[in-house]
Amino acid sequence: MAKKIIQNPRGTRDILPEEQRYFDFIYAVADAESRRSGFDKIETPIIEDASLFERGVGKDTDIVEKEMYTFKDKSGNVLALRPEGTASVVRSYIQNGMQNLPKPLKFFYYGPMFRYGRPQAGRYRQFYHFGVEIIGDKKPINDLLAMSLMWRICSNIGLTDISLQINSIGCPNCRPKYKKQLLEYIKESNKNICKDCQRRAKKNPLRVLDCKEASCQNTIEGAPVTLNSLCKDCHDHFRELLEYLDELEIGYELNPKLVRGLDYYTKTVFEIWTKSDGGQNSLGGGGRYDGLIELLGGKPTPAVGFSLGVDRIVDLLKNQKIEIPATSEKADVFVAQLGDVAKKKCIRLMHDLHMEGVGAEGCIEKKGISDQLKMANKLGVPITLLIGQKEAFDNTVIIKDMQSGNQEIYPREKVVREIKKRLNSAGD
RNA sequence: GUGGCCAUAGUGUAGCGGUAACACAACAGCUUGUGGAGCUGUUAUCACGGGUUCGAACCCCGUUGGCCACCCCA
Repeated sequence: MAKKIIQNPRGTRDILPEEQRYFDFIYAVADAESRRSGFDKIETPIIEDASLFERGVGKDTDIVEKEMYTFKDKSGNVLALRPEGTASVVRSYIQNGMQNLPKPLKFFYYGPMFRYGRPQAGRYRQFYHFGVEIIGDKKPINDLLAMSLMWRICSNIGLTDISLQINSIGCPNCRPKYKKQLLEYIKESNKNICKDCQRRAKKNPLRVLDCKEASCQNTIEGAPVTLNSLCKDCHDHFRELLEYLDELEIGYELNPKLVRGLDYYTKTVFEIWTKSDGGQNSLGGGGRYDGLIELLGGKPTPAVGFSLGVDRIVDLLKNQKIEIPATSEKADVFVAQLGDVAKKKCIRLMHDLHMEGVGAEGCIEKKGISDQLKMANKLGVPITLLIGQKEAFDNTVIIKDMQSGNQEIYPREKVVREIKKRLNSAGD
């Protein structure tokens, strides 16, 4: 016996069948909803050149500075486990010459992301994103498309008590002006701001706005707001977006304190929040990133996207005890046998059922018929087929209805068709 | 990276210095031609390492892991 049991790395976890149902369900809803809206699936590597994220997400962001899994491979390349998906999709867009495809391009993707941080509720080192990117069109209708898709996915999953938070943080034309205003304001009220915020003020002043400290909240109450210093372009863009949003009946909230932690966002930013307490309240977020593609070496191309934190949605579904549909693909029939000759006949019978698309299970190792029925019962199959020595000799099969307990003897060659008939009529 | 709480069969818990108990699950048997019930039995070097003690699941230190909050974000 091994003395030391190897366990999974901190912040990662095994998603066992019981929990997997939730992930599968969320992916299935999000996948279907996205395709229905004209999005295509794209998959990019989990590892990328580390500089992709340094340039794209921002070298000074916490994500890249402190939380990225960076390592050297055997030939000395500096690679990173992706901390998010957008930079990869943009890289792929540029690299594969998609600049020449008709715009806008609409992609979705899902899979694991990695950030090194202290794990806690709703926060893992390996976590799962479902993300969407719309590339190549600057018009606000695309912001709306992204938001409404995000909203639809969440509500189709069964989430209630959610709200869409939105803001505009301007563009390279108007943001510097705003930053200056904000810094001046902070300077005047410097005493009423927490330590962290004094540090933030230097690195990324916008982040002071979403500090949770009560003292800071008080100070921030009267702070200048990004919306008031938007340039004409940003202002018109945002107003048009709000007009569209009003057409939809989505409960959005204008949140002047909403700021995002990645450098590449411009203009529109948004998040989807749950109102239930406990754990993290942000289920996903996104925004427009008009400068990113150029920054990564492509032609200047506007884009907008979002991602959802799948783990957090799973947690929420569980906490709120929201029912999800049961997994549909499973065995409908159990095949039981008694005796060596019958065992071989059962192997063939199961194979024929499988070839005809019928889900079948059998436990030919078990000796007693009693044990096998016990197993069939646990599996919850509606029908059990039995072949004993007598049936093997007569070339017949017993069809047993598990609910009523009734059994009928059928000739072997008619069994598969009969089973298909029964399962189809039961399914309606 | 910082702080608080925690760690006992597969799961959920009891035991709070005198060498592990309960429920459910699982497995085996009663039962090689019939399941859902029942009964019987089996399943823990008390996370790991060290220390205090005649004696540690229990007290102390360390490690690892978990939860929660900060930070950060999804």
